Amino acid sequence: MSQTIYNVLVREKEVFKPITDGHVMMYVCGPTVYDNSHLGHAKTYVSFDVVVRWLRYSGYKVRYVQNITDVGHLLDDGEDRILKGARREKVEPMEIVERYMRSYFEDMDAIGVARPDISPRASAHIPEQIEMIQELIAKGHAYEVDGTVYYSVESFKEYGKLSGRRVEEMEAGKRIAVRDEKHHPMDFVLWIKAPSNHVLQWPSPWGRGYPGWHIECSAMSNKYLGATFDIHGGGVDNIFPHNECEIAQSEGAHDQIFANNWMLTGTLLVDGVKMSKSLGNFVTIKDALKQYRPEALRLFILSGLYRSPADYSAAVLDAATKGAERINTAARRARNALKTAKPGDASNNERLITLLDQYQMRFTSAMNDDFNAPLALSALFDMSKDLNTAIDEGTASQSVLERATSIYTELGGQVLGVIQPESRTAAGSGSAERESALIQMLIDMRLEARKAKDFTRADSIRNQLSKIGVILEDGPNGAVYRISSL
RNA sequence: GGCGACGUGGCCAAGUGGUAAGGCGAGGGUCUGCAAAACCCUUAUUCAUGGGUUCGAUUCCCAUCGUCGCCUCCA
Repeated sequence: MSQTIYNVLVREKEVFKPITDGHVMMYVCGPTVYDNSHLGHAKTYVSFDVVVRWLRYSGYKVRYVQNITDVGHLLDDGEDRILKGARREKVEPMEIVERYMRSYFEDMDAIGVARPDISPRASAHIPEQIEMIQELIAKGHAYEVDGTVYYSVESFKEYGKLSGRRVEEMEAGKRIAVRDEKHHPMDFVLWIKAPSNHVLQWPSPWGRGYPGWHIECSAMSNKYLGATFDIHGGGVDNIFPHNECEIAQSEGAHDQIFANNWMLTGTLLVDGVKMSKSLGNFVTIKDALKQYRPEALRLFILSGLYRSPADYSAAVLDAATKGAERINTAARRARNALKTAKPGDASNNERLITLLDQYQMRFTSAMNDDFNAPLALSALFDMSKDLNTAIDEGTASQSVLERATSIYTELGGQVLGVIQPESRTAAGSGSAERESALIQMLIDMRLEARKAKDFTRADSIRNQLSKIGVILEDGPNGAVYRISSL
């Protein structure tokens, strides 16, 4: 079975063929670290996290590069985002960078996003950027005017191929006055001459200055992935101008295809409009985690296609919370049942194993088809239904439960990250073992009370445990417990 | 105005040229001392609207209406 990917460059699904068999070289545009990350970032990075995890699960060796933008990203008024943050918090610009870069990784760790293999910072790659700008000048793609270097969009005939725009159709300068030193209104900046009081500046062949926003991605992807690599990802909202400019820079400098596949994620909306810093309608990941568990956030993100937009609302997050509970409950039941499972009846085993095979295949073909996570999830939900029935009926044998548990762990946990690992709920350390033993003691006490028909006492134990987050569930083989969501 | 994407049940959301996955919610039931969890049944003759192609379209084409993103910083 082969992997397909929707390639924005051609606007259709293509069979994925990496440049080097078995290896995937992948670059995703990372955040500008000047403030806390919000759920819009979560949507994009969870989506690519699952792409990487699935490719690795499929046997590919993936090199995943995601930049950290810590310089050069200008606001409308020409001020650097980092500098603005520094002024706001009255600290050094690089303190802002450190603070929010750590915050970003904290958030990504918290929602189970695996770290990129390389997280290159723009400020640490100034020489590479200067070198690339020099190449562009040498090839006639860029020109300098008084210490500032511009890319000449007319020199690159394919400018606009990703976003479907034509230079001549665009009305540049409609909103922002065009600087008349540009040869063409659409020309964009590669290197910016720094005013003497500008805090972030470096020496260059054109005097002191700092790099434009787009050039970092071209320079750093080239350094770590090569002139041509397999997958370039990001949010669609950056398709123009950012991604388009990256292509112009890289292909202009190297005369070869930049990225073979472009994967762009759909925008996260709130009440129908984009969640963004500037609109102020954002929910930070830290705030979201106060209300929802990581598995619920991931399930919300993965219940739609990565390239579709999604609308954030409490109703949708609540639904995702319930869904995450359902699937985690089923996985936990399977694990618990496995502890006391018997070999079981052969013909029934065969039937159930065949079913599990089919669910695994459904999951696999869904993910192979452009990473269709919502469809893949449906296989896990359907599997849970069959498995729950088998467990209720007592027909789930040891081999069936082993197989089911490994599917939950690998596909639900390792690939999608919506099923939490056992260690979070079970004993793993000395104190956890002690806690577990104590809870078991209370469960035994309650069982005795129930046997004696002392339901007041039995319910009291259950209620008190519930208050400290331990939920009891009675079953035919006695009670099991779980730690509640919040 | 230009470019791109999209309009599927109460909400979210897959999907296919031959009559609609899944999640949440709602109603009924089974189980249970009561809960919880779980399971069963019910909940879109219908996929924005109007045309066209076709034996047949929600799925292909055209038009209309509507929504969103980008064109200016944003994942």
